[in-house]
Amino acid sequence: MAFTNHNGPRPDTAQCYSKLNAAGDALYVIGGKWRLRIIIALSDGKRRFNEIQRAISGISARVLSNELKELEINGFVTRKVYTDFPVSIEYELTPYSDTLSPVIESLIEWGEMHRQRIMQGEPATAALEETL
Amino acid sequence: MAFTNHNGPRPDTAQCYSKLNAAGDALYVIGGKWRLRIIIALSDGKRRFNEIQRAISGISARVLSNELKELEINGFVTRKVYTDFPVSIEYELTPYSDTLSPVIESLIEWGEMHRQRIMQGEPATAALEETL
DNA sequence: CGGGATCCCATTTGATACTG
DNA sequence: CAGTATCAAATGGGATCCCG
Repeated sequence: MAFTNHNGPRPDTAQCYSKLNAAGDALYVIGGKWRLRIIIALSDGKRRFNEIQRAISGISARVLSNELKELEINGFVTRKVYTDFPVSIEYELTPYSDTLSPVIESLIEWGEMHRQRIMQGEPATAALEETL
Repeated sequence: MAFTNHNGPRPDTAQCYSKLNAAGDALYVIGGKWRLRIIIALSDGKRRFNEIQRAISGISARVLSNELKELEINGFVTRKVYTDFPVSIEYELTPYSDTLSPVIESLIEWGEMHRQRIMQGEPATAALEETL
């Protein structure tokens, strides 16, 4: 009964807090510049370290290495070592990563829309300079 | 005709790249720890600076100030000064922010699901310690 | 209340070189 | 190829003080 609306800030405040927490939890594990992009890069199948690095422009080997470890710890990615000759190592998404599909798809869709908007000169954003 | 699949890495590589770029564009403007959370905090109406700060646990005044400016520049938020006495300042989402709904909702939903999973002890994640 | 300015530390990152 | 080691540089972010 913590939140009765006797006249406090707003009745929906509690709901908003729970949303903020949920978003915080999500961002904790998949936030940051690279995480989602790595998952996207792996989304059409196994890939090797250098393949991933080439796919994601701007990421360094060190950062990629660290992020892959984190993603593995959190159950999004598995690392497999194939001992056939020559030895190769491949990263692959786990089924748990699939639960991110709605997030990733909506993000990509929004990104495409946003790019269109920027290219039509809507706001004064120097944003996409580098990408263009 | 850049990508004919004469035998390259994979035929869907080009598509994957465009997804990665779209995601990159999106993350460029709404990435980071705070952006989306601020938008969520404003999603049920105008709010004042200190209200927002209280809603988002862990954010400092300086960071909030900077993020709000960025969000304003990029067209997600408007800052309104009410000159009635006493003067008050309120932040409000623009209609453009509404286009983020699918992203935000899927993120929140995933976050809730993820939390459940963590609390059942699935992976060895020390992740949510602080939130709990 | 709504911030801006400053200081200062900690973490992140980039670049480069190196290794099994 | 798949990373690791190391150092320098950039960035982030807290603390504090201040102002209108």
